[in-house]
Amino acid sequence: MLLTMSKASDRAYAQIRSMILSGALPPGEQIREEQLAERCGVSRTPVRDALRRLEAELFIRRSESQRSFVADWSLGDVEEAFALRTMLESHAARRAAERIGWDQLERLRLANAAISKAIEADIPEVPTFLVQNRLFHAIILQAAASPRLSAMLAQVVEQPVVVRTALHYDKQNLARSLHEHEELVLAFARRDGDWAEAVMTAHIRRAFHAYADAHAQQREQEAA
Amino acid sequence: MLLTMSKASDRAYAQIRSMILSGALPPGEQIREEQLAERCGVSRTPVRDALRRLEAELFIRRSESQRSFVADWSLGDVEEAFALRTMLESHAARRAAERIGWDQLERLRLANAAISKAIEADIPEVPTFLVQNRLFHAIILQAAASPRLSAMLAQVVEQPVVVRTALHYDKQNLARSLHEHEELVLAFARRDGDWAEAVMTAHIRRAFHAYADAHAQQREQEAA
DNA sequence: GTGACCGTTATTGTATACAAAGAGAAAAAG
DNA sequence: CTTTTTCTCTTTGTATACAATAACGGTCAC
Repeated sequence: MLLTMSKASDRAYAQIRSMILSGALPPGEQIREEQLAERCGVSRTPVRDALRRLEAELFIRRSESQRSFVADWSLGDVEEAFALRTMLESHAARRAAERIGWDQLERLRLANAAISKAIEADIPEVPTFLVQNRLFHAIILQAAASPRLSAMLAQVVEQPVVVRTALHYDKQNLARSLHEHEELVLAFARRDGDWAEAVMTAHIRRAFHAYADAHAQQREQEAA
Repeated sequence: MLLTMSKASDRAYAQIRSMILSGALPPGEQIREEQLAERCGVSRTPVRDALRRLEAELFIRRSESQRSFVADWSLGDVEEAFALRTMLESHAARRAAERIGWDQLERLRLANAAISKAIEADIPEVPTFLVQNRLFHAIILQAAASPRLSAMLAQVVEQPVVVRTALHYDKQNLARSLHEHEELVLAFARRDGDWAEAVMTAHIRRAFHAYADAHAQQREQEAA
């Protein structure tokens, strides 16, 4: 990640992305290039550039007549994304097990220690959990040493709907997630690709069902 | 696929892409926006748009200083791409087996019949083979009904180096490819996801080794 | 009142001019 | 002769003006 953000298109990209993640631009909302250009303090040219990237990452969809809208993911869409993520991330875990170095293993352990501390507080520190969780998966991806795999996974994680749901994880889910992370580290230390792949598959599938449960619960509340 | 190609950026995209595939823009060549704008008969704006797309599809890479070059894939890069393609396309085959309809099955059989005819000519009609082969895989992808999976696979197939190698397939490889296609149709007809996935994995892996052999052979000839 | 047609307006697509940033060449210092 | 520095020129980034196109709303015929 660049620290400078020198280019206007980069700034526009970051700003629009965070507007979508935060909900300032809600799902389904039409996007007007000129309006965003104003809000970002740049001209339409870099905004268009940013929109192309966000479209490739599925944050934005375009109608047949080229108008842009904030993506509105159905449950089916999320399920499809999780299926792909399961496949890709399990593959990454296998590759990582075959390639990981001692320094990377140590960094995984550190991330897990931070997660453990965040969970065991009286009020779990969910933002810390999210940051360290992201770091944990990023290290694995790095160890997998496949730039294309990384690029693909980026398309399939961190959609707004998923991020918002993670905020409502209960303590049990947080603890299970940590346990799976620790088992992954064991598998990596033994360089057991089969083991790592299987644990990662279970890890992502559990996360999916946690999402689906939260989603269903939310639906019930809306109905009441 | 749009027939009109109404927009200038679409025309630019198609033209530049075919220049790369045909070798008119060779690997490693630096790309100048203005020069391409001239050759495509449009301004730089749509060319830049097209370059962004081609960059996302890994036809083009950008240096740290934002200059664009035609991607030059190493053997390792190609191997990585084949590994991802194996995983993605096998997954697609499983999903297709669970969802495919009779009309799609029939279209698969038609494609195979065309391939069979193309192969059995005294001089195999390789272009016909390539067209029908692409169609066969496209139908499977359609049956898999996962737009994101389709988008990801697009990033990983049809790189210039692979396409050029396919032109040198020998008769034995062509025949084996057809045989695997026919076995896939059998698996689909029985709706056997495991079978379809396994055959597809074998299909792609064989293709990879055919590529690797051709590559090694070419290296030998260059050395001599 | 309903539906089709047409003009207005909002929005995106393209061209062009200019600004900024880098690479390469030429010149100067060691 | 090598290395460093500066300058120029190529190339990309951004702003703006204008063209094209699609959505919206109103009018007219029935």
